[in-house]
Amino acid sequence: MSTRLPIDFYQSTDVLNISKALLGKVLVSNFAGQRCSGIIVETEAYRAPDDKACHAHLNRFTKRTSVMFKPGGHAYIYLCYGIHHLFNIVTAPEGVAHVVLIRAIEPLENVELMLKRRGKDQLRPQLTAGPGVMSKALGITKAHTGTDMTMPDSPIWIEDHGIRILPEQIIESPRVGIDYAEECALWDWRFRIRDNAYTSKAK
DNA sequence: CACGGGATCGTCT
DNA sequence: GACGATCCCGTGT
Repeated sequence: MSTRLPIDFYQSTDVLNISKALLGKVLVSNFAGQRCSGIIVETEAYRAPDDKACHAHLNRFTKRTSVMFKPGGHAYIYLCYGIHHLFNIVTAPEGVAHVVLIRAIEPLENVELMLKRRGKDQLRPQLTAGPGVMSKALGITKAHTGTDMTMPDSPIWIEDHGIRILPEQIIESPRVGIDYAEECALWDWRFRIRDNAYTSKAK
């Protein structure tokens, strides 16, 4: 049994709680009838307006960040370092720019397709452990930013397969690669499933 | 295994 | 014109 997450799931203004609730959920992409998926094992929270690491810090509104202000359930995807497409889930009601970066999945369905997209021939954690490579494995690019994942025909969405992650299974630590965010860089807003081989190795 | 650095380009100043 | 919410490969141990 699997169920696409309802729109209500995404409307909470507690983005830390949603970040933890997304662990164990299943991220699915289906482009041109090619479905593949993985279990979310690592997330990070970004929260406007107070979080200096958030692109919408102080509610900065630009063409790029405008997607972050959409209602919860949209996809925010942007290009990082000119190479990597990073996939985020917009949360909270319209006008509140809270997002969850999905940093890693444990491959579930159609591993063959993900291997092909990554140019690999063996299933190893580095296939999907890390936000850039995860998007590449799923075929997600910044062209998909703004996708409403609560629409029945969207090419990207999230399902509940009944996997339950207990609080004691969640490791909370500082976020990765945001040294410029000063005191916000110390916040434990990165969430990982303990002992899962498919979380990213970033320090 | 740790590290150092290059790739590569959209976004905002 | 500067700089990333990263990744991979090469080098040395």
